[in-house]
Amino acid sequence: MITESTEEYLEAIYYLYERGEAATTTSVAKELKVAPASATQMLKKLAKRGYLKYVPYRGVTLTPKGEKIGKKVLRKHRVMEKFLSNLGLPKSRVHKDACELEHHIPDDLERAIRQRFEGERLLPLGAPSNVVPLTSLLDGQKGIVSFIGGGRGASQRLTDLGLTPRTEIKVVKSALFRGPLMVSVRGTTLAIGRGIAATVFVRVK
Amino acid sequence: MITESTEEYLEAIYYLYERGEAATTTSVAKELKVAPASATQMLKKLAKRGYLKYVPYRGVTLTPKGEKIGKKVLRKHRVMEKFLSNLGLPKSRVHKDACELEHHIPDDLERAIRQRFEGERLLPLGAPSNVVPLTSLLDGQKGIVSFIGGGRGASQRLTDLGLTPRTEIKVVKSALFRGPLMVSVRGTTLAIGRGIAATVFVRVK
DNA sequence: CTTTAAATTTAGGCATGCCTAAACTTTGCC
DNA sequence: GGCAAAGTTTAGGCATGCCTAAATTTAAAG
Repeated sequence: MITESTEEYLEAIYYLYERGEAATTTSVAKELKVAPASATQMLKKLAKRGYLKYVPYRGVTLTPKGEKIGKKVLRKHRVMEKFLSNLGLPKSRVHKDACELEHHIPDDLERAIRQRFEGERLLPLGAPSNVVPLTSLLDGQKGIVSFIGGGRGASQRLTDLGLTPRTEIKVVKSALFRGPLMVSVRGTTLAIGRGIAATVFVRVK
Repeated sequence: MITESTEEYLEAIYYLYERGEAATTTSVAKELKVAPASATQMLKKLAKRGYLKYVPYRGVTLTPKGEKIGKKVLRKHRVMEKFLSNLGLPKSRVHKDACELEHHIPDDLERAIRQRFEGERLLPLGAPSNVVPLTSLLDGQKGIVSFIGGGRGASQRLTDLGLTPRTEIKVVKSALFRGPLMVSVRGTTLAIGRGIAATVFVRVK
């Protein structure tokens, strides 16, 4: 059985990897708020179990087996963050609570939640269910701009960028819940802040 | 900090208590699928921390402090079971998954889930989101009757009791998923069966 | 009573994963 | 190259909570 701690380490390492940072003993320890000595110990154990390659004094690299887990846990974390904020829980606790829940949500529950809650909050009552906020799209997914939910200022800016109804838009890279989205519209690639992107509703599928 | 194990023990003891069974070392151990020796050790520890009274060879009794926790965890368990089956997860896993989740769901998330999912099936599409089934209210919470979702028979009975739209209603005591609710309407206190109460929709907040 | 079976507790161990302090590598600068 | 600072590992400990085996207490039957 995979322990919570194991998941925590693999997630942290994957997260560093995703951001292009080196996974050294110290960086992992810092990420997990743990003493470096503890990380060394744990990394050695994880290496012995085939989750990563560990070179003393040099840091670690995930094996496919370890990466798969790290990725999954990180995804659960993000889904739970979204779920929690959709339900209106205090922003200040969303991240911390998700950190805990990510280890206790079975795969299919995560899936069910994702389907059910993504973007639901901002979706005006009565909108067809295949209309979702831009922020809900996964990397590479395409959609047709349906409408802009934000106020006048946001609308104006988006129109300037060419994001008008019936335009096809494709998400190039989305960090899921943090940082701006890279999208491609009419052949150009743009970066859009998450706050604004959440007000853009697109029709998918 | 309260450990997961502590919660597990208090919940099990409260569960035995709820069913009128004696909380002996063995019965607790059996409930938790743990060796009796392990239970002895743990019960002694919990007693030292003020969660229960432990009399060697005689079993345990929860203190108010311990009972409060046991009750809460058991309630979370039940809410999670409901949540999981509402989302369509396999029946065979609902109980086991809830056993784990119950320890990781913060109080307000539990409440949010309860409001959102209780009786959801019965909520007509398009109803404003602050309209919930009477069964979703917590003890002491008030609401305004919005409409009756049940058939003619139920409607008639409720009207007879004075539960008509725009009436203010207050839940005096609700056992959450079992047994009737005590409600107070127009100054009188009534008991309503859960089946019927689920058809009464009230506006809250 | 007394004897025996069942329940319970004590004793000694184990796995996890964290910590601090001390030893050891690596790196970067002169 | 040599040396100090930074990074890393080793060593020795601790808390939790589980286990088995052996003692002890209680209860039930004669």
